[in-house]
Amino acid sequence: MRKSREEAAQTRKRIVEAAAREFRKNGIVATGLNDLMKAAGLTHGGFYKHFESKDQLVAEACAAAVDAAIASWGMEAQPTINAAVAAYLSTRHRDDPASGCPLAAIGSELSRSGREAREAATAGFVRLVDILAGKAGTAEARRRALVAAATMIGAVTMSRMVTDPELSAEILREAEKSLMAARS
Amino acid sequence: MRKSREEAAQTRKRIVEAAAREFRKNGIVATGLNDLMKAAGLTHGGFYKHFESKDQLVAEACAAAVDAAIASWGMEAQPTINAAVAAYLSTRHRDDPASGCPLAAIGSELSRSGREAREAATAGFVRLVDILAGKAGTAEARRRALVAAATMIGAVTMSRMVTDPELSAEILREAEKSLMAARS
DNA sequence: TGTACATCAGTGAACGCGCGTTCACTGATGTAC
DNA sequence: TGTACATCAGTGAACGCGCGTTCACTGATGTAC
Repeated sequence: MRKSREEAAQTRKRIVEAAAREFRKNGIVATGLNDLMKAAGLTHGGFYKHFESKDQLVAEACAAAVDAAIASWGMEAQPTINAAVAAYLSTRHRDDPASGCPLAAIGSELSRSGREAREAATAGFVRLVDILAGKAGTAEARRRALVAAATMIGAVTMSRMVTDPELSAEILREAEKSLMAARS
Repeated sequence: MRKSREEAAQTRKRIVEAAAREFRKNGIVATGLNDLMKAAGLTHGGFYKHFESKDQLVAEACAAAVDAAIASWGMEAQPTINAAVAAYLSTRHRDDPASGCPLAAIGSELSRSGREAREAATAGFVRLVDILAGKAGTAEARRRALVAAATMIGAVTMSRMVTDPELSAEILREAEKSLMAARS
């Protein structure tokens, strides 16, 4: 049942995209290849026709997740940086980790991942910082964007972790207020 | 080979402390009970004489990790809040996740953990915020502390994740500078 | 205080299960002439 | 353009392994009299 090259390329893409979603939703270690391939509409045996190992997929899925997340809540398409910050710190983003920022969704797991995955994650972090630094991108703007990125990632991670809904909302709200104030 | 109550209580404590370290070091899902019990100097079979499930241990270990971390780099013993912030954002903390803040080490995994673990983590987060808000603890101070905590947790998580050592150091440095400035 | 018995902390083998990975096989696709 | 053969994407069974959990057993500790 050989598939055409085009179909095979699409299948590969489908696996990476399914992985990007599943990893963000359930965590990297907790996601099995079997579930993953099922989510991509395939049986598990074919996995190694596309990837050398799970580690390789993690790296590619991480890169794809960054792209998908930036596209999904339109970080780059936002009219202003403030709008991008507000989108990141929204309850909508908090409640949908599967299509959100992988740095917030699987940040602590990524720090224990392989070299390639961490490099993809690093590139994603830098992209987020660049967006927050704005077009001008002075050294000072970049330094402030670095801190803003850390605040946003920490805030979303914590807003997902805490059991108190009010506290969760307050974390996002105060982080947003603080970053808006810092920019004006 | 029954042990005395006192010995049994010490064993239990030893398991929780080993778990707190191992979870922060390797992640929750990636840490097996077998390795865990070995780290506590026991065989795996005895685990269920002390705990009902791995989930229960995760919750207790999380609480213990918060206590241990606050004690370890002396957050509460620091002469000033600025000193506590500097300790948290130090490369020493970054390079020793096993005895550091669990929110930074396993934050994204905790958001997928059971109710009890998340409650312990929430309590730990609130304690960190309280420390950062200072003794006075006005509503405004607490709100600023909330954002500071998010920044610190995000910064340490990212500083561990990125592959570029310079960027890693810069994240910590800029976060510290930013928080110091905000407090003066 | 001494004796008899119940308790239970810790051991190590075993349970079923899902993990990441490998492999023989199928049959449509791609290639060579 | 048609035919013959090599390629290889995807299937499904199987590999060894470690997971969380259970259990029969041991023997020192705790309790009752």
